[in-house]
Amino acid sequence: MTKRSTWQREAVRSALAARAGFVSAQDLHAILATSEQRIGLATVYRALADLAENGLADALTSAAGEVRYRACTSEHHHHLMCRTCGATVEIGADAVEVWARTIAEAHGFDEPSHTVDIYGRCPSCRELA
Amino acid sequence: MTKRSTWQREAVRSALAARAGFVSAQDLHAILATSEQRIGLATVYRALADLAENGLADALTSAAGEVRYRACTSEHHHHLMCRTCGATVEIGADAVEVWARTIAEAHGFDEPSHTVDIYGRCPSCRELA
DNA sequence: TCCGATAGTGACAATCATTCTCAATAAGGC
DNA sequence: GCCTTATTGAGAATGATTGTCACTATCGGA
Repeated sequence: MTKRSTWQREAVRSALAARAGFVSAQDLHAILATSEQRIGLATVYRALADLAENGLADALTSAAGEVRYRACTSEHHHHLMCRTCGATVEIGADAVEVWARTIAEAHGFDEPSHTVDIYGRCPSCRELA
Repeated sequence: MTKRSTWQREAVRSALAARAGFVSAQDLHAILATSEQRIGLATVYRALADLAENGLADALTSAAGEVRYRACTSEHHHHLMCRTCGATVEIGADAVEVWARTIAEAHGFDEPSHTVDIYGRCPSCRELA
């Protein structure tokens, strides 16, 4: 019943934390395979789903249709992400939180939640262009 | 080279416009099949991708991993959507547009774009609960 | 420290939305 | 009406993700 801790989960957690941007499960599996960690693909998926469920990772679906993850704080926040390299900055947005709640209420909607993400080209990628 | 107009594309366009919320390609295909329109699944996908490309439809990925579409105006806008039934309201958000641009610039990011969506439970679904 | 119940793992099969293939069809200019 | 070629459709192919199930390893208790 209790959750057990294994080196596999720890490996996924730290490999994820070592990256600045979003990574797919497949990517992480490949990365871990390279670094002599023999770990099953299914296990990587399970570990990531677990982290996301516990608020330790953010998940988003890329344009290519794959889900990508990123280590994050468990507080509510949003992202400013580079379209080119995937580098991500966490941003707070109190004003937007209030705005979203207001809009929802104005239309009679209950239990509002929201997604707010900003995309752009980061300073490094601008130089390379 | 020129784009030809076929009844299939028109059927997809109007079937999409007839719905208030987001629909998946599979759903639309099923709907069209019911209404005596014999149309290929691949064609539905192609027509939807086409509409989305021309700004006549919005696309978003559901939690289940399927892409869903909705007819929309080609102006920039955001969505307030019911988590339960999928009913959607288009909303403008000038204040947020400015905010997003400001945040991006503050971090040295270029060419900012953004996604802003609000989810909740619409009045009708609240009654049924 | 040893043990047993059982959560966790991994290899591979299964699923499912979406895309590709390619021969057959039909739109539109002439 | 004719010809070129964009478009269609049926089914195969793809590819990410999830399910299956026998095997393994964690951890609380003896």
